[in-house]
Amino acid sequence: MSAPNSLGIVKPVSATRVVVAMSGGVDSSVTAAMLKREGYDVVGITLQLYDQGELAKRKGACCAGQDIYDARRVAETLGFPHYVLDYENRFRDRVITEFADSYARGETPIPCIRCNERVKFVDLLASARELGADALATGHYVRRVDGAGGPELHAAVDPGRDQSYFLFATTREQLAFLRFPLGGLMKRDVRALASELGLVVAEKPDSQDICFVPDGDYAKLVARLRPDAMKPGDIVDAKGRVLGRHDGVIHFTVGQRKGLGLSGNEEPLFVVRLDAGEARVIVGPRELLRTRTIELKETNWLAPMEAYDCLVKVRSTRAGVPARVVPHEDGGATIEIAGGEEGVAPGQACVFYAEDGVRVLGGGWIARAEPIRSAA
RNA sequence: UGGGGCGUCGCCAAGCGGUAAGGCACCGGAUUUUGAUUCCGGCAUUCGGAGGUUCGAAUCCUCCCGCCCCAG
Repeated sequence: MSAPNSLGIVKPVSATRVVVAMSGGVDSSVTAAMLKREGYDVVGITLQLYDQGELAKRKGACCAGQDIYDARRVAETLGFPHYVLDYENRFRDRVITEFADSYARGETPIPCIRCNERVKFVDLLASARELGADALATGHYVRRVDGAGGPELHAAVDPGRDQSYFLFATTREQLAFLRFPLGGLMKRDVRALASELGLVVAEKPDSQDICFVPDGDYAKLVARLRPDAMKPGDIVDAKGRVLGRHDGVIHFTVGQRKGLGLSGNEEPLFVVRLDAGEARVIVGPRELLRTRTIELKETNWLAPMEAYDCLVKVRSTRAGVPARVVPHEDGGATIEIAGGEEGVAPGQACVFYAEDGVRVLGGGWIARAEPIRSAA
């Protein structure tokens, strides 16, 4: 009968219900405002993910007391219903606990991806469906493109804001229901739009740190949950020589330079590897950081699961590098980076992009990395 | 207590009569919806101490202090 609306749904705009995940920040507020202005049946939902209590003072963090309040004000101003769902328990069980465990294992976790993977795009998405929504929209800077083989995930138009790295674990089924209205906009335009629409959060600073870590001191949180992970130990070089001491591997990540306190060297030293069992931090010059082979686990595919010559990113803010990706039966994958890559840390994500650097083919969690030169 | 060497920023280290390089570390800022990286900026009015020579010394001289090495 009629053509799809702007969200690709064959329904009149006014009859299309869209749940918007509202963090209380600028991006998700503008997302909601844009859809509301277009005439969609918008319902805002904000997740309460952790105890606001003493954390509420935190500036620029998502979903604390102030943020929930901000989201509510935006919804009131724009005139659509807004609900706050208590997800504290599942957020703790599925995100915070693993965050601490991961650090205790000597890894460097990315809780934001786990939150998307296990909370927002699972429970929140289900809640949206229960509310009779036709789609769940978020303020992420990524693009969802309808391709021949189904919905595809593409990097945002604003290269400085692209968040596709953080959404690699999104399944195609989830993607079919998700919408990202900001993916085609520049951040500055979103800010301008926020002012234009008179949103109270127009000038709110962007969030940067881990939302549930009140003061950026994540080690303190890990220490409380996993006190055994705070074991002091030696800082050693590739040959096992003791160069210094540290107060817990959780303070370090592969590729880290600052905070080692090792002086008197011609070249700076970087963390090359973490040995949580022995409480050792292995350091070396930059060349020891170079990695060629990476083993992934828990891969997610947004394109046919097969071998690719593509680009991979091992850090959210690093450019993709040419690599060969070979999937395994068990859900893992092996990445061969011809030119090598630095600072590949277990616990971080490795995301594959098509050769154009735009389409996300899939990704996985870094389990192991083989240095080009042996580190110990 | 014979001989030799050395003491310059927290660490390493240039300098060798003309008015304190650099690296590492550290600190501050920018960047970053993880943690890092990266980038920018800061970091010895002073050269173990006290005298002296000189227009002028970290650089020369004297003495003292402290290390190190060789020989005893």
